[in-house]
Amino acid sequence: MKASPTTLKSISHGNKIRLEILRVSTDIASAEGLEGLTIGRLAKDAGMSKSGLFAHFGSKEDLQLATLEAAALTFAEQIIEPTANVEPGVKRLVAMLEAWIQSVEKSNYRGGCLFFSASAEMDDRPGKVRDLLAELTESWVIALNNEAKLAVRLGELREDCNVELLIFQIHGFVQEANWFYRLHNEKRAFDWARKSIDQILRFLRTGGEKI
Amino acid sequence: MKASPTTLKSISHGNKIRLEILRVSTDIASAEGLEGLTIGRLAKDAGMSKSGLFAHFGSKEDLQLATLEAAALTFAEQIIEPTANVEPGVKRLVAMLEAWIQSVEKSNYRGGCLFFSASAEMDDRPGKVRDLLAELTESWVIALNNEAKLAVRLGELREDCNVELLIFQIHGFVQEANWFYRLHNEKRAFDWARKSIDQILRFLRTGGEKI
DNA sequence: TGACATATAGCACGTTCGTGCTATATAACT
DNA sequence: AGTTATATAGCACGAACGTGCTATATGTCA
Repeated sequence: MKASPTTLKSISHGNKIRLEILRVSTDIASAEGLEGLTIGRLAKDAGMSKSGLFAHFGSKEDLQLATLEAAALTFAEQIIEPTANVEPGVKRLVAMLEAWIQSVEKSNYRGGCLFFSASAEMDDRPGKVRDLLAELTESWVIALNNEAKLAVRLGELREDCNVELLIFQIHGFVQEANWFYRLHNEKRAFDWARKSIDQILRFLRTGGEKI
Repeated sequence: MKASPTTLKSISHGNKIRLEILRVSTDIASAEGLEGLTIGRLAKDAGMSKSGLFAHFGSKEDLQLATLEAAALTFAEQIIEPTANVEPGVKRLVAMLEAWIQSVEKSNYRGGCLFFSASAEMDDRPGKVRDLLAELTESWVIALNNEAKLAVRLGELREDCNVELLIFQIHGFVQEANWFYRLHNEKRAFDWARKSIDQILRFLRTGGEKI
């Protein structure tokens, strides 16, 4: 979640207008993609002139980077922070996942999870945007991994638990739920994800039978 | 997998040039997306003039539809047909999944699975393209469901097996592997997907312990 | 109050987008 | 051989793209 100096500084010194622009841009980008997020469209939605808005960012690439960082900030506020003081281990892992699922289910943005759509869009376009996106999403995967490892150390999950595989599966369930819901309007997908997570964790809890 | 009359007719009456164009367009679209697939870029890659190429399709939307259909044709040839005469039930289900995984792993297209990237791109853009994409991907999900149901009927999977949930999980594993590989260059992701599928199927096989 | 920094708008640029219209090759058929 | 259908190219259009340059408001501080 390390941010480039420029945008982070600009965000933190209380530039309310910039924040408002980014609120709009995350919304557009979630639906139209980071490339579909055009300056003209964003200016209209934000009620500004193209050049007036553009002055806040030196380039489209900077706008995309700032948009990703804004989304990461929201993600941290809504998902990471609220679960920081939950009891460590499986309890907190489940809380993190449930918060994540709910954020996708309630979809703060018009187009659902921005990181999901941006991933498919940018994974073949080398550059700073792709790099930042990879960094942000990886940090979430790592956070989940760390919590699962902690659960193993606490004796809540089995010693022989393949943590990386577990997080791969669980992470996949949530992304699949987003895909199913967004493309096929399948609202049950979120409960499928919940059930799947529950199923897998029950297996790996200490005291269960070996797989 | 029903195709629009126009494009299907054009494909089937042996228009080799059109097929060659679509081979290029699927490649571009897999990497740049269906919107990033521009007429000019496609013309250059195909060694034609913009207008000369455009004459084969009445509109960009038609080009996108034809590109999706071409990808679906390849999908059918490489994944569905070769597994059609595998022994029905779990064996064939696994064969379908393995063929699918390999097609993503070896990635015929430069940008990986076209349906995956197109899903994230189009899920918020109502229209014919989105509709066709939803139809094509759904038909694959249905095919997997049917094979799993058959496995239950054959007594290979447990009676109380929640087939819809099972396919949700398995389908998610493969999509997650594509995501992991494409964005994070994580080649182990495909083995994770294989291992996950194997794990889940072993559980649901008759004779195992109840979950 | 005057100097100065900042935010916004106006305008224009070169490029590329999708998409028409028209002319010319090439192939097929009578 | 002459007509006709098809494929391709040339060209131009209006619009939107990202991005500069310049002028004007709107503060902030001396």
